[in-house]
Amino acid sequence: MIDKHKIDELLTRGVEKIYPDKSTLEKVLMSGKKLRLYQGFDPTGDKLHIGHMVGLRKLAQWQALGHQVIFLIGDYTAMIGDPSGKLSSRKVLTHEETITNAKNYKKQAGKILRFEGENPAEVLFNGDWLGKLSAVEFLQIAGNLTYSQVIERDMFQERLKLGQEINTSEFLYPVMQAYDSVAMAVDLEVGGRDQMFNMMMGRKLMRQMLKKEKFVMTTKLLEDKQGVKIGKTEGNSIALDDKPEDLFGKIMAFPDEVVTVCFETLTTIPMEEIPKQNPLEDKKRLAFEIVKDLNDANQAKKTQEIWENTFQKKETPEEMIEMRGNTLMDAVVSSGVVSSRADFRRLVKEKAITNLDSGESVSDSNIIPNSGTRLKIGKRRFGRFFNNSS
RNA sequence: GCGUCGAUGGUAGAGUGGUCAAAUACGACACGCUGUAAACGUGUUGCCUUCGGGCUUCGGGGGUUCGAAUCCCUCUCGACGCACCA
Repeated sequence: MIDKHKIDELLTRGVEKIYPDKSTLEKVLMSGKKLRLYQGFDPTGDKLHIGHMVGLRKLAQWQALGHQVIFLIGDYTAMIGDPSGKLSSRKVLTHEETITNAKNYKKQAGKILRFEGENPAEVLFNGDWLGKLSAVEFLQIAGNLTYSQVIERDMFQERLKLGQEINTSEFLYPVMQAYDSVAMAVDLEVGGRDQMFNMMMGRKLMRQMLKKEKFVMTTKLLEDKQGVKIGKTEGNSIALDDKPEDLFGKIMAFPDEVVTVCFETLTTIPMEEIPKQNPLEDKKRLAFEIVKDLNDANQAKKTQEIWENTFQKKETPEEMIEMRGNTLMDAVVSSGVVSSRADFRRLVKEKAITNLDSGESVSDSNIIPNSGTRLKIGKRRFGRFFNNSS
């Protein structure tokens, strides 16, 4: 049974562009043909973040329509490092490191993508074929692409202009990624807009080696008005296995203008039901949906309540971590709430630490509060002090 | 192999004997304004401190000097040029 509406959503929702073009792909899908498709994830870190979720959602949509989805782990490509969007080379990882990083990928991805039951998604590692290539074989593959095809890439051009280096490994990276498509003989590849170049190389390589046309679907990136990726800045990245409260809070800190695109790319709410009324309420709904999908509805409801009580009604949360020590400074630092004693002194000076029981800010770094005193440190950290000596 | 240049804080990137815990920008943190928003403004941003100061940092090691991120030697890594290439 072919559902025109669903196919239309598949081809437009959260989609930036389709190569060679949308109507060709549409025709294929309308014919009822089931495609074999994939998205690659390079395990350069051990967590999947919210940017990855965009691709996972798209893969899940394909899966729901009965297509064969491959969750590809780039254990080999991650060792080299994709030069996309980077003006400097990335540090090289060992294979053990990438495998370790990838250990929990399936579990994290499993929150969105289904790996069991009917038509389960398949997990593959590109080391399985890249690791078996001999140097000669690799060069033969690379020979299907030309220097000018690779060097035309914007980012390479930019680096050349700035007189910066391009490692040969980085230069050849697109070849490795392109070969993934060939090795799996897929019909289509999904990836973020920033992966467009690499995916197009795969398309070219496939045409050369397999005489086959691969479709490429690029998804929207989560970025703010300045083009800065959301939820990926240092120390602020949003991982799929973040604690619900953290997840909720981080989403609430998003700028308003990305809420709509987040609904589109990260949730399953039907397009026509995406709320656009009250920015605050809309954002809460967004946070709820994401927490619900990554955990469960009860958890999401509870998390939202905690958030509303703590940050909107300014109530003191019921649960807070224990901080034990002889002085407040000891306790706060040894519990890891604050990174150093100097940092603690700074926070005191900035009146950032409040004794919730007296309602006053802490003004003396060496204070020893009563055991059991509840404290607020900064705007989102809470803790309860317990005196070790008493 | 020879030679030249380079390696600086979470990142980018100044600094070329004291005035350097190291400009500036970004990031991060805090406060203000708010809707825990965002934007904006202000401040903070190595560690320890009895708040006087002390200690450790500019690729590693050694040296010169009263004093080194800065000069010299050496090692490691990288870039560039030259040479070699049966």
